[in-house]
Amino acid sequence: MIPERSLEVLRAIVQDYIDTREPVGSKSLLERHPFGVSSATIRNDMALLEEEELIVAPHTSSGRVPTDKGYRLFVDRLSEVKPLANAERLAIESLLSGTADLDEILGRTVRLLAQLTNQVAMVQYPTLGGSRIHSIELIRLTENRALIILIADNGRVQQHIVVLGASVDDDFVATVRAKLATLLNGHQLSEAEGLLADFAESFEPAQRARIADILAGIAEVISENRQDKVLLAGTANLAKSERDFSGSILPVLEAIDEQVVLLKLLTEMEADQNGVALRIGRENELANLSNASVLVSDYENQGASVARIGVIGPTRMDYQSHISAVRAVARYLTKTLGS
Amino acid sequence: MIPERSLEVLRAIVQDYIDTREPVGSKSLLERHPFGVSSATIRNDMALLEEEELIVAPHTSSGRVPTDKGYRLFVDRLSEVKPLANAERLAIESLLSGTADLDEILGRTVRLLAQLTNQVAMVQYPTLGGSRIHSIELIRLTENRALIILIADNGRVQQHIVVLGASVDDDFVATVRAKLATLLNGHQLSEAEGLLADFAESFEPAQRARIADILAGIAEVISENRQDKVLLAGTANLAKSERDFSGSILPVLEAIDEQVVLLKLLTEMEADQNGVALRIGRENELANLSNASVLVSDYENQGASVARIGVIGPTRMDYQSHISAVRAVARYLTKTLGS
DNA sequence: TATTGGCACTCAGAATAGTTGAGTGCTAAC
DNA sequence: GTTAGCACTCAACTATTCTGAGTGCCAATA
Repeated sequence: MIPERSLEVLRAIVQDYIDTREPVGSKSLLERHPFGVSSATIRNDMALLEEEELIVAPHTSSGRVPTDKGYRLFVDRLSEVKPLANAERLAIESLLSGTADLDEILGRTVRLLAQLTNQVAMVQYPTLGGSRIHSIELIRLTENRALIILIADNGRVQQHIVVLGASVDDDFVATVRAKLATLLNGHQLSEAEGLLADFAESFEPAQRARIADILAGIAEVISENRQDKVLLAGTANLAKSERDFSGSILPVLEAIDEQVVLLKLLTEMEADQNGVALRIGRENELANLSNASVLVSDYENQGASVARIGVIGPTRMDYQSHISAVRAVARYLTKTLGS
Repeated sequence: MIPERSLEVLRAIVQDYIDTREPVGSKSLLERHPFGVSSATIRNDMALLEEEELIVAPHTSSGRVPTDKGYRLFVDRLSEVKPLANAERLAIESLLSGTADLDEILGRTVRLLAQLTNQVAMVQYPTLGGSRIHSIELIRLTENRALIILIADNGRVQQHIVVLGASVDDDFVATVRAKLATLLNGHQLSEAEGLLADFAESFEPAQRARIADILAGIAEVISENRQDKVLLAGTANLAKSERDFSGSILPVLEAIDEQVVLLKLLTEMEADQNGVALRIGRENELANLSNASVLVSDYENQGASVARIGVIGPTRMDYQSHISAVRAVARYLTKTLGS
């Protein structure tokens, strides 16, 4: 077990390092934090912390820097979440109020978060949530391709192209469309699956293959209704903290260049009971992000589906404020979308 | 008038500098380009070019580097557009073939262009083009807000929220929706304006204010149908050519962080007869881009509307190949969208 | 047993100086 | 108009020294 004071020393090291970007030495640590012991004692504590791989010295005879493990311990056990400044709270409220469509809300939100944290911010598009089906459009594009458009009553639109095994004509499409309308319009999204259970059987056997294709498409639009879009903001902040990424932001830029990568990142991280998830440095599976920390939070869309919002920055980031910023923005976003 | 050989020297300087990233000296220039004169003569030519502000010496006693003006002259008068390598042509064809929806086509295209040029690539979403109206949905969101959804027969969807001066009920919305359907469905987008000319008059005077609001919204969706989205790819390429941006890519990252800025950039540049536009360094109005060159080309969506695609990179970029790459990709994109 | 003062040691980074070589401009001759 | 020749410049590299914030360790202390 690590003694209490050593942990205090770790906390102080993390805080000072985040503040100053300089490796923290025993003596200068005492100047900022009056521990009431001598620098030699602090040095002993530091030796212990180094033993535990919580801090590390970049070179012999330099101060110490927290390791990923050190940051992890700090976040989990040593830091209080710093409440937002009132000004920040106000900024959030004013920026997210006012009616606007989804694109605009998300765009504003992610820029806000980037500005609040001075990091790269990202937000995943939400699923349709607990809304009702306003209508489903079915459009024949070519002989064997059709477009399904799902319009929810809150104005969200989801589209999907289905490729059909066999060719169809306009009449067929119109029939299906009409049947779908009477069956689904006005119902909850969540009810759709049940309502469609024996849809195919109302058609002649010869048609059922085509119907199956279309149903598969609809199922995708409705139930999965994939959240495959990510919005980014604040990329320029990366360049500002270039020194924190051991000199090169290239790998990080490469990672965020790929929507697919970001999406995987957002969805795979495991959230704690607050809906917040954090990966520090090497904890990231992606080698490109081994110098970065990723911090995300769940947010809700009309009490139903869950999507995510978060930031990417150097491992040397201000976890205390960022965690509360991300949580606050997620909360306000949930609220905004709920209405 | 600048003598012929001096221009040849300028061309050689630009080419060498793009190749080597090193300031070009009179002697090493001769090693790569057999001018058949002595280095002293080249030096005289260089002095002339410097006089004309086409090249500049970073320090006394170093080689010369082209100025923005030098690049401009090179592009306008000294360079042939380099035809694409066959491999590149093939890459384009294979990547853009295969049916897919708009998001996917544009996503692939912009990534392709980024890869082809090793620069940051951007593409502006196209307008709906010369397609027909499949249907128009009108959805009442709250008392005084309604959503207009325009579905084109090629599967493109455009939505817009209108805020109404007065409150409306479901019946009213349904009536308007039905009238719109009989009036517009199946018609060309371009015909819509005419068809709607006396739409308001078919309603009672008391309703006309609301109708006017809705019509304004529809007009926006149909005619303007704003191209306010830009897709980016290859941001990481910026970090790779960091040295070319006099050390900092920050201003460029800041510029491309802002959709609005990019959009302005894309739309404001004036294209030549090939539909290509180029701004070199300081020619950019945006101070952030004074070390960058922006190269864009028009592309068409079903023979009608025009949007743009292009790249951003250091002024020291390979104009000859990039111009042909951007043009080729724009052409293929036009072709892909036309089908 | 935990803490401390003392001390020798380390080493990155700044400061200084010297060397090199690719480049220049200029001039007088061809 | 071109060229050979020459003195000059200066960024970038190398080598060397210096400095100070930092360390680890030990014997003495409470």
